[in-house]
Amino acid sequence: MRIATYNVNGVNGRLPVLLRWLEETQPDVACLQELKAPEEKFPLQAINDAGYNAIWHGQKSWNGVAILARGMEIEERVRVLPGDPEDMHSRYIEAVVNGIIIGCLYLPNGNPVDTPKFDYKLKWFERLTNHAKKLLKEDLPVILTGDYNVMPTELDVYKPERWTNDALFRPETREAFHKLVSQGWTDAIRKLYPHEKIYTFWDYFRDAYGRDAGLRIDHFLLSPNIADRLKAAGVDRYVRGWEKSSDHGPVWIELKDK
DNA sequence: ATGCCGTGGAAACCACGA
Repeated sequence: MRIATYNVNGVNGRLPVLLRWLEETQPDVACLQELKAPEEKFPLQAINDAGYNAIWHGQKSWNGVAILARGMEIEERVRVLPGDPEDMHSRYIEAVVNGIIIGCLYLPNGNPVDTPKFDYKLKWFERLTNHAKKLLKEDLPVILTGDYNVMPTELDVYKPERWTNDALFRPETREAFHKLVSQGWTDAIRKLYPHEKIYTFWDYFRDAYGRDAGLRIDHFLLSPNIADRLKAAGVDRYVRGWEKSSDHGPVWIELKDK
């Protein structure tokens, strides 16, 4: 079973790229972030025609998350991260697919630091951590995946010294990620490739993709009761080189059948 | 390197992203 995550940076503007990627790689489940489309502008027909069911939580202009599944039912659990009724951003959606709880998330960017945006990021991280702790008590296995907007270690940044004061790399942010993972989650890419430079994002500027000036910010966290089913993981980085690509590349894991 | 590009939405510029 292949599960993928892809920050599409605009689901409608990205539709040809998204459909080509789905067709070529055939993930069983695909979690999408940054739909940048209101609820009613989600391209459901095109996605259905590609063979996928979908649930999504859209929002005008920004954010937006979706879970797609090929030939499988998607049983929605929640579409808002618990813990703050005031938070109107569509950044989290969770469902059961094929006996696995899948949480699809788009963690706030948080820049610039020393503004409410950074506080919002850390608070959101705390809410995610609280929710994750509850999920670990479920009988079903859990996968928390998406755009975490954090480079966990220096290995995950092309030039760490340039990012020390960035919201994606600040000590508070990395500590928050570490605290979450320490509950017992497995960072799938790092489990299989502990020492390799692997990126999931390349800026549109300055030919970042051509120079491989990237970041690893899209992650898969696996609960202990599914971690031993991890067979393979990787980044479809060639997709980043396509015309009209997102600035993120799709990330995927392959699970053994039970 | 403090947004150089890209997206969406509103209004021919702005917010936001990482």
